[in-house]
Amino acid sequence: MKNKAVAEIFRQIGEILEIQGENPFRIRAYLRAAQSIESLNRDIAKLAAEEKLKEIPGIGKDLAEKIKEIVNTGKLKFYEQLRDSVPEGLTLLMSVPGIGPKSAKLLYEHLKIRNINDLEQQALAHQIRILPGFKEKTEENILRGIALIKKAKERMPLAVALATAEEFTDSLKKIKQVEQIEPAGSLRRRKETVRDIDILVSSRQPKKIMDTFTKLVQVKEILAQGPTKSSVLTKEGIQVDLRVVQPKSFGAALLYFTGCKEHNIKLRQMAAKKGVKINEYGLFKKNKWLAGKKEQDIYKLLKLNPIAPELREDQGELEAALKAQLPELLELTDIKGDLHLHSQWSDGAHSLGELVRAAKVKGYQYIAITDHSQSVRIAHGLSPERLKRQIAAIAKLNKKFKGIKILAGSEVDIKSDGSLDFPDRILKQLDLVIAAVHSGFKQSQEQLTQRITRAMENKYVNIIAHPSGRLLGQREPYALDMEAVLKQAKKTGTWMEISAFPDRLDLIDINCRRAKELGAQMAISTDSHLLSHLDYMYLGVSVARRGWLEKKDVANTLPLEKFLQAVKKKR
DNA sequence: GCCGTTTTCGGCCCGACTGTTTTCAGTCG
Repeated sequence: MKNKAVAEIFRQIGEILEIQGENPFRIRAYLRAAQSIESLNRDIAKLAAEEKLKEIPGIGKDLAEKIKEIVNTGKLKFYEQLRDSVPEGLTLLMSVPGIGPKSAKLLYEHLKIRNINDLEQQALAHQIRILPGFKEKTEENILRGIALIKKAKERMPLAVALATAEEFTDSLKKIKQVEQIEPAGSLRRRKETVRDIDILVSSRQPKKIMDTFTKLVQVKEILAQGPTKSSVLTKEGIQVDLRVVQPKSFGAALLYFTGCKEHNIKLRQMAAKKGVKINEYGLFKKNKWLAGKKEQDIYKLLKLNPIAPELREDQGELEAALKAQLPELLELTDIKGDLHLHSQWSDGAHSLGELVRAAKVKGYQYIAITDHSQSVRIAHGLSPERLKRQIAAIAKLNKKFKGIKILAGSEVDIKSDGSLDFPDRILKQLDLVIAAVHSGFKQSQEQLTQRITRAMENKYVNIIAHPSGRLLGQREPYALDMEAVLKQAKKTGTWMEISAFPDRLDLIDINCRRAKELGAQMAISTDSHLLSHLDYMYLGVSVARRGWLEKKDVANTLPLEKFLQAVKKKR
């Protein structure tokens, strides 16, 4: 929780310093620190208390002191003074595409423009073209920029981005001049939310590609169109950028457009130390092209093991690649079963038989039926009597279906005091128990942490489902001492669920990585309520990969017999 | 402001595009 707050303050400081025309490297230090803290998998307050802040990349003596001040007092004097020195909202001007720190400053100093409304009015009144270096075209661009932020979506969930990207790549693949095509950017890194969609194409005839792209039916508006780069807005308000390079540069360009930015910067620094240069066209010694067709070729020349896109966040992956210590990341095909499924018995849409057949098509060795427990009334939770009947029904199905084991399970509600919705004598009859919080989200961090860690002590509880409770773009995670929960997971042998459901993706990536460090295990499940939801498993795998997880870190990669043993181990 | 198998001071990724300019600054990724 605190991490986000600290990162936000540093980001604000960076932006204000930009407007003030400070040393660009000092600005970058703040912005880099912000990013570093945001993707940290430890609680910043704890690190501060342990005097370990300087271990965070990008944090030195000065910033460590500032973090301590924020953690201890809830505010930062330096920031407050800085904030008072510029009008409120001025940094917001920079959110308009085309307006950077220099323009923002100029607009304020000459025209007293201090927010986007002012900006729009002055542009409409043709007052901006009076400024030095500004003319009609700039005015038009400002108005377009404002219209764009009004229209364009904020970040969208990964699943939406992937579907949109696929629509575009499917259309573009039909052009015969397209040699290779690949979505890049944060989408390729499988970040949980994505701002815009970057697509890279290699072709010897870029113009042909651009013409087709900007005329696709999905396109509502063309934002920019050049010979090798174009941007459009879809009907849904999603920005899609297309870039075309020569086949010789496809790998170098893919590396560059995939990012993240800090990963690229560090990579280029490493290259510079070896006396070579990397840009989006390739790796060069003097002016001689040495590599660029494939990403791996470039990593190889820098003596780095190839790095999966999901790891490229400048979180130690380059250092690990140098030492050949990268994880062997989990693959979708490693998953042997789905452990969180709802049927018609509670709030799912399909019968048990339909679920089993669909799971068989997926090639799973086992699935768990985990309908809600009695307290979750809104989801038609099962009473002990109904659960008993369901267990019998599942036993019958196991006789009927060969080649797949159906586990009788339950998603048992963790009540507000940490007790479970079913007594042990009932849980005992189940093959697999998932426990989850479904109410009382407003409890204090202490209460919630205690509630969940207490549930984990129950020997029948195998998995904690969607541990943070967040819903992307809809509900913040509840207050939880995740470090304590993950330690409890290790101690009790309880698995942490990575919910592959698109709105959840919870446990989140950075906590997966921390869980692994602490020796805890995960389980990836879809929380399906419809048959089509079974397909979401790949999203959970993406989260796991971003969390550096390997096959051995995920319980449902085990083949049936070993998995059943693992389930019983806690009892 | 950070950081160090060249450095505790002097570096800090690299290029495209745009609009405004006659050679470049600002912005973006």
